[in-house]
Amino acid sequence: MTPMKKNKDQQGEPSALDLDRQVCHSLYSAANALVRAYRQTLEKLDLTYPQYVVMMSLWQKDGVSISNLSAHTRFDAGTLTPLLRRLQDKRLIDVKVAKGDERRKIVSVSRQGRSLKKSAEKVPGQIACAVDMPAEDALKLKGLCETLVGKLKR
Amino acid sequence: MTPMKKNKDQQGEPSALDLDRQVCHSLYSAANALVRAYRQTLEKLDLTYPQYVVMMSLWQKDGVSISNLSAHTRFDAGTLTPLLRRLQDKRLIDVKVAKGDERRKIVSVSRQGRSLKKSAEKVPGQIACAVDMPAEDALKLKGLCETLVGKLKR
DNA sequence: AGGCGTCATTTTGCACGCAAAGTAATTGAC
DNA sequence: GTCAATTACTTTGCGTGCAAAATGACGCCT
Repeated sequence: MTPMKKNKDQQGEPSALDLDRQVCHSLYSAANALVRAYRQTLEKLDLTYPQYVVMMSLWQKDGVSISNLSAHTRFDAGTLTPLLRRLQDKRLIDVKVAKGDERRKIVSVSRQGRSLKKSAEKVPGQIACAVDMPAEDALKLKGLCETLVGKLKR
Repeated sequence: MTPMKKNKDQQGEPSALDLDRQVCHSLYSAANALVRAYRQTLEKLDLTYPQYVVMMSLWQKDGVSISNLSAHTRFDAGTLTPLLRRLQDKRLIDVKVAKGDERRKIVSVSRQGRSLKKSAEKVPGQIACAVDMPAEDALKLKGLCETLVGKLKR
């Protein structure tokens, strides 16, 4: 019955445009899911995920310019400017004009920012726990992502 | 000389908070880099990456409700509402209230939306070319991302 | 010294991403 | 049948992410 029905909801022939076979969509979804997972953990620290990334970068090495920070975090300058303003409003960082080159600004962790690090130490463990991925897979994933970032360098 | 110098730019002992060993940061960077790569390709179609994802979902199966679309694309409803309005403004989709349940809306691809599909067929190839990743790695990456999404289901 | 190109950062404008609150229609309990 | 809970979607508010334009400082060339 219903011979030659024009199958409107096709799902007909598989296409390169099928969402379910797109690596990019998986990657995009995973990144969003991850940020969502961080949100719960980080709200105790009153940080967003990008702010947390910037703080990690500064905890590792501070007294850096915005362009240094941009290179290390891979956030562009136009993203960093307002983000740093918010971290400054929270008294987590200090920003001062570099002596010798007034274009440059030097960002460093404040006293409060340094004390926040202690609470932040627990974050990676909590996320690792929520994600629950074998170390080997995590490394593989990281490697593939880094390769991808490398290929897509602007 | 400079004995016992308080090493201010430490990089001292490695920490779990070091940016460079965080899988999440790599994933986040990769997703952003991908969207950036898509931007150039997609601007010819006057689509953003999320809009392209929605169109792919609809090309695959249309006549769906917003919550169906939300499940398939993994975008939340609050993201979809304005996004669909923009696709509607571009005359790529039609949205109508479902008969029998006036809360629900049914989204389908318009004539123009269907004709756009032909141009979009070229997109996956162009991205694949820019990314230049062996199929095996791509599959592995997709698998790991899907696992992660699964673990982090809300 | 004056001027011009370059560099670091900021601003602007637009589109998400998402939690939370709001609205309207439907269902379910009684 | 009525009314409260639920469901589907919209709205609001805030923080990115980024291209492009604007701003201000530096540095070199002559």
